[in-house]
Amino acid sequence: MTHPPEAIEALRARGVRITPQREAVLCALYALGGHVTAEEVYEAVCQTMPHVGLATVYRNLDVLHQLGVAVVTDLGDGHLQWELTINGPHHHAVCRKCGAITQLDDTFVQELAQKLRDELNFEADLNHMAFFGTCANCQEKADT
Amino acid sequence: MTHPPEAIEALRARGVRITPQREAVLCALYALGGHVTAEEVYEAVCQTMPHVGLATVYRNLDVLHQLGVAVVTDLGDGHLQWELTINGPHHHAVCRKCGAITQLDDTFVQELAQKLRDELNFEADLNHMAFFGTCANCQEKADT
DNA sequence: ATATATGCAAACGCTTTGCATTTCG
DNA sequence: CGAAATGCAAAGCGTTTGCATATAT
Repeated sequence: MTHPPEAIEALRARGVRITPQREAVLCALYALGGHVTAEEVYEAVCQTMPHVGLATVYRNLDVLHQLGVAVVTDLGDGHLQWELTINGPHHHAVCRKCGAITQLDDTFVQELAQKLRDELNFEADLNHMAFFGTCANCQEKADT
Repeated sequence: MTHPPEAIEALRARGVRITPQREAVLCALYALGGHVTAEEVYEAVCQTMPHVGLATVYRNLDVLHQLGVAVVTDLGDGHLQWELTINGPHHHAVCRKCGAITQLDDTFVQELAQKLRDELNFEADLNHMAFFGTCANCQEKADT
């Protein structure tokens, strides 16, 4: 464990207590990589800390979110998705048919963000979007 | 009542029974205009039909959705939003601070959709998106 | 006549909260 | 030591489902 020492330090500097559970949640986010559900984090943490409660996972995810260490996204499937901000702004194209998820760089939404700024003075929070549709593979199948 | 006779006919043609409750849900969507929650539809329907159950409203909204008469969008606030497709493709900018919702025409996402098509051959379903952020009003307040 | 729709209440799934206990600093 | 965090269980909330009854066609 102890993968992200710099993040730990950042938390400590902000006056947040570093408990084993909190560290485990953070490490799980690192280890799991992409966007994950609270349940997935919970299961990962339970591997080494069987006594952790799901509520603690939620509370810690929320702390990480409040401090800007993680982002939360509602992909509309009834599960919130969490991801470390260290991965940088990016987005996802989610295929409704096969479930494939393609990562998109931030350029995909920059025009949209600019247009919202220019025309409405609306500062959109587009750090972690999900776009649903049909991927190339599944379109080919449908054409057959 | 009986605002949307053509929609009624379309439903009938698809083999869906026209019950007073179903008609009331449809009329409520027309009358309320934009995107509304199931609860709002329920309250509107109850004005004239006090015995209607919330479950019936949900079931009928689902029927309208299945038949393409209505779209449903998760605006991330814990309430699904329903709207008639008759209003055409459009999107929403949702202020996280004050909750204000601004309607956006389809041009906001057309570049994004094109880019997804060009670069990934991904056919995105961007008919009713919600973008969260901070509206002009709330930015001014924050600057103070 | 009969498949479909309704009403009511109970169940569901994800997330949050209350509260006594533990633990970090 | 004192404030913050935890664990457990129970509550919340919007939405869905089971089932007996009513109804559209």
